[in-house]
Order: sequence, then structure tokens, then C-alpha cells
Amino acid sequence: MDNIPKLKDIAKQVGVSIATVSRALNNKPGVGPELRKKILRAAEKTGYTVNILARGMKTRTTATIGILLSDISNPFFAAVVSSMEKVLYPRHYNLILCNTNENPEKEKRYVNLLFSKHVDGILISPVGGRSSESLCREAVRRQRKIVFFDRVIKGIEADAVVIDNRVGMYEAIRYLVNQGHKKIACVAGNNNIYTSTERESGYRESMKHFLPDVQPVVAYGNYREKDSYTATLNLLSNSDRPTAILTANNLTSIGAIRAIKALGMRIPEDISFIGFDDLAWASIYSPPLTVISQPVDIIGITAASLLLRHFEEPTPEKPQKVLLKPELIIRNSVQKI
Amino acid sequence: MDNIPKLKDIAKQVGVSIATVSRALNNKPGVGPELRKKILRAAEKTGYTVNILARGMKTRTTATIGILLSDISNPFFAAVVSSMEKVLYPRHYNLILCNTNENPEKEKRYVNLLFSKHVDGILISPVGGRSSESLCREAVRRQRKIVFFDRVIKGIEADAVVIDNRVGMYEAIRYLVNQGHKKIACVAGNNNIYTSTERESGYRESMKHFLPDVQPVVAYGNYREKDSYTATLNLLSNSDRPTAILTANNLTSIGAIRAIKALGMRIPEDISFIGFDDLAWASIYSPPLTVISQPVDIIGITAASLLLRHFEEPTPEKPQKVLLKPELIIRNSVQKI
DNA sequence: TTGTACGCGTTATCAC
DNA sequence: GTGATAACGCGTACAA
Repeated sequence: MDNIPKLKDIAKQVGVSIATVSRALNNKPGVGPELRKKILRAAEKTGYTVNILARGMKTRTTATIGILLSDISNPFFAAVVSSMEKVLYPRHYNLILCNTNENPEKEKRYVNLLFSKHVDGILISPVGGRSSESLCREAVRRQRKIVFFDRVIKGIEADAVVIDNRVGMYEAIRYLVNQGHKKIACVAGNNNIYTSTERESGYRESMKHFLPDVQPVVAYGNYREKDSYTATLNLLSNSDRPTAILTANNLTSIGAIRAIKALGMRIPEDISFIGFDDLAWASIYSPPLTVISQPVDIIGITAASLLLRHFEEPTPEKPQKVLLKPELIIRNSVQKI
Repeated sequence: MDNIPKLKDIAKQVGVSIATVSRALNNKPGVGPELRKKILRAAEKTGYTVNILARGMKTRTTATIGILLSDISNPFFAAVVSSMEKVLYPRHYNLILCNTNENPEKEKRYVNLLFSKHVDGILISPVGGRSSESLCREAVRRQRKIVFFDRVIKGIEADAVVIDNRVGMYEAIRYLVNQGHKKIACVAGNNNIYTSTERESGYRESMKHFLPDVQPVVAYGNYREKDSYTATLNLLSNSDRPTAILTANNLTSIGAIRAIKALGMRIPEDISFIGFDDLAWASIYSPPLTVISQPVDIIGITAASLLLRHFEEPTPEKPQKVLLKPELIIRNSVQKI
């Protein structure tokens, strides 16, 4: 009925014990070279593949790792995941994808599910807040391999790969100020989201640094296009409009630009614009958008590599915190005034 | 050492056999209501979670499904996956993500890996070609649950969810012709990719239908931005330039637009443009892009639902082929001439 | 070098 | 209603 070939089948076929077959297939010593070849050939012919579940029962490994992020439909995350896959695939690790949708409850259930599936480790861009914190702390306490990327929870002893969000905002503000701007507004996400908090802080600090007399203006778009649209609309209906807008991520940028266009304003003639995240469309936009660019590939590759290191080097080193630098890419969406 | 609570632990704690605990936890009949509650509470307290590997050994299910696609960094796929997750999560199924990168070898290894991990089924947008075909045919033969989405392999008896690519191109050409265009070029992917072949055919057929005297012009960009850029550049350096360009997917659009801009041409004044796929940026582009839009959400939801149906309804119905309709969304990137 | 036998944590099939 | 116990397929200590 279930004609998936098993160790037993190929053992019977070759006329040896399953132990020998297992050893041969796993390149373990203790099998005659002659016999090994014969076994390998038989395995090939029958189309044998290990049952990773059964193997996992013994070895306590599954070669599977879980990844938790807000939503894969956010191109930033999609790009990061893609670069993670690049390093995981050659090492034969698989990725179980989990959208948390900024929902702590969902995040919790996914983490539990992942561990009950005995993933070897998890890559996580946590939702944030109390729930995330205790969840991750508990995971670390139980010796789970876990690496944060994009977002971290402070005070947890685990590997992390993030960018210096404040520096990103600093560069943007400095550039804007150099171009003569003072009334610079920021469309952020909200304070539950680590990167939004950091970017907003970066914005506020830099404003204070360069323009101590100017009152910072922040609108909250929840990292959602629709909310960012509304938030930006409000921002721009204000009596004294900002001359420049800074966004906190790519979805925010879309919403903000949509609002700008809805009001019949042009970039950069009527308002200057700097977006966070450099996606392909930003560079072909009219005008090409000046953006704060994250090293997307490096984030993914580094995070995945850090996790792999846990599996391959048994020595439990202390957690590594990798801080990557964003880069201001100057194009044509900022007007000199 | 490995202090993950097991059935045995909570059995010992409550003073009952593991069989009873198992029954209680799985809501199976045959446990006194009193005792059941006691067991549930104990499980809760110790933080017990089933070992899905061990369960899978017995039940032959893993509540895990594999998804194979070209590259998750393509926003179209990311969106589809996100909508799949929406229907899978409530049913407690997980997704193992596999990028095939249009590489038949990689696809094959991933499929084998997935089956050796005993996924309950797979969702696949196949690479195409001989390798994909025999791979999928073999999978179906072995009673594997498999549903195609976005791309299918003809002649294989399995569920499939695709759009009517030809109709999409037809609508676009009709509109272009109505706007007075004759010299309409198409930037396709290549002939290994199902959707590209279909879209190119749709383009050619529609051209023949509406403009029997005009020679179709097709360039191949391999669904990659860079190649599409080069292909479009060639197209436009031709002595008699097309007056309109039609692309075959979103990455192609980016490359094509980049080429148009590189030549200093404007949309739609110098050249009209219709793209395939309607991503957020297309509608805020200047000018807003006329596009052939796919029902991304429906594709994902339908494909995932079809797969779930296999698990939940034991009756093996005949394969369902779902054909969705794309929609021409008219914005401002086509000039009337 | 090779084989035997046990255990990984569950679920299912028997008994009681 | 409850408890032993046999699978599930594999890896491995131990014996030969």
C-alpha cells in the first residue's frame, strides 16, 4: 500500500541488515567499499529517501527552521527571506514561513507550533511588546536557537541583525537641512513596532540636533499603505505644511505618495520626499526617489549564517549583535529651497 | 536534560496511563469528563505540546505543506503566498517555502526533500520543461496531493489555478488598438516559463486578430529586470520604434521602464505602456500605469483551499481546473494617437 | 566489517 | 472508561 521504500526494503534487496544500509547511506565508517557501492546503487534504483521524521526522532534535528515576520507581502521581508534561502538551501535547511501580521497572539501560536514541529531554530522579526518579549525570553531560556533580524527585543541574549535606524534618519535629515529644509515631517508606523520607534527617535533626535527651534511633526501610518495615506493627508492639510516628508518604510512611502498625488502636489516641486527602503520601483519613479536604503541581502545572509553557526559549531559562544549601516541614496525627489 | 514535557511526564503526574492522556488531549472519546479536565489542566501547567514528528510517524500527516515558486522576492509570488497563509493558518497548516529560481535541478531536489519531510501536499508554480513534467507526473502517480498555481503542466491530472493569460493580452491589445496603436511590441520572459509562453501567444494571436498586417515584435527579458532592460533597449533602438510596449510581468515592467527612461523617453508622450501585474507602485507611478491585473488574492486562496479539500474530503474527486480572469485596469500610461 | 536490538514520542488496537 | 503494548522508520550502542 504505502510503497515508499524504507531502509528495510533496500536491506532485504541487497541482503544485509538495515544498520549497514543506514551506515552506508549516511557515509558513516564501518562499511566495506564494495558493499557500500552496492547499497548506494540499490537505494538509487528504488528511489529511496530517508524519512526525515523518523530520523528526527533519533537525532533531534529536522533541518527545518522557522521564520517569523510581519507579512511576506511586504517586499522588504520578501527580499530578506529570499536572501536567507540562498544560504540555507545549499546546507539543506528548509524554511517554514510564518506571517505574524503584527499580532502577538498569532506570533505566540506560531512559535509554539514551530517548536512542536521541532525546528532546529528560528529567525524572527518580532511583533514586539510584552507578549513577544516573554515569548522570546522563554524560548532562549529553553536553549532554543533563535536569531533576531530587522527587529530585536532589548535585553534578550540572542543573536541579532539589525540596521542602525537612527543613523539612517540622521543622514536623511542632514541632507534635507543642507537643501534648505526646516519643516520636515515624518510618517512613522506606530510605537509597537521596533523599527518604527527607532526611526521616529532617529528623526526626533536629528531634528533636535540640526533644527533645535523646529517642532518635529510625526504622523502614524502603522506601516500600512492605507493608514499612511490618511496620516499623510492630515499632515498636508495642516495650515503650515511641511516642505519635506520622510517615511519609515516602503508601504508607508506608497501611502504617503498616494496622498501627495491626491492633493495634486508634485514631488519635488511642491514637496520633497525621502522614503525608507529602496525597492526597484523607487529608482524608476518620476522623479527617481531619494531613499534610505537597507542592505537587504546582507541582513538575510547574516541572520541565516548566524543561525547555521549554532548548528555547526557546538561551542556556545556569546550572542552576536550585528549592526548594519543604512545608506542614503540621493536621487531627485528633494528640492533645494 | 531535554526537559520538554512528554505524554509520559504528564501521565505520571496525573497518575494515569499515557494512552489516556493521549485520548484526553486529542478530544477522543473514552475518557471520563472529570479525568479529562484534570489531564488538560496538567498539560496546560507543564506547558506540554505534542511532538508532531512522533505523531506524524503514526498518522502519516505533518500538517505541513510545501510551496514551490520561482522566487519569493517577486512581489507577485509574495502576495500569493501571503493570501495562501491566510487560509492555511486557521487550519493549522504550515508552509515550507522553496525558491526554485527557474532551476529544474533545484526544483527536483526541493520536491524530494519535501516528500522526505512528509509534507501533506504541495503547492507548485513549476519551472516547466521536461524535468518539471516528469517530476510532477511522478508525484501525482505516487498519490501525492499537489496543486498547481500560476503555472501548470499540461496533461497532468491535478488541481490547478491559473489565469486566462491570453484574455489578458487580448484586452490590452484591443485597448491599444482602440487608442490608435499599431506598432505594439511585447517584452516577454522566455519560452520555458508557462505564463510567458501563454502571454506571448496571447499577444501574437491578438495582434493577428486586430492587426493582421502588422508584424508582431517580441523581446525576451527572462522575467528578470536586467534582461528586460537590455531587451527593451534593443527594441527601442530599432529604426521604426513601437509606439506601445506591453510587458509580461512586473519585473519585466521595471526593466522596460528603466530602459525607456534611460533613452530619455516619456510615458505616455513618447511611448505608451501597459504592464502585467498590478502592484501598489503601479497606481502611484507618474503617470499611473495601465496594467493587466491578476486576482492575486483569489489565486492564493483558491489554490490553498483546493489543497485543503484533499485532506478534509477523503473522496477523491476529479481534479479541478480553475481559470481566473485578469482585468485590464485603465490608467494613464497609454496615449491616444 | 556486519548484525541485533533498543529507543525516540505518539497513536491505535487490543484487552480488561 | 482505562491500561498495556505494538507499531511508525530510523540511528546507534553493543555484540559478534
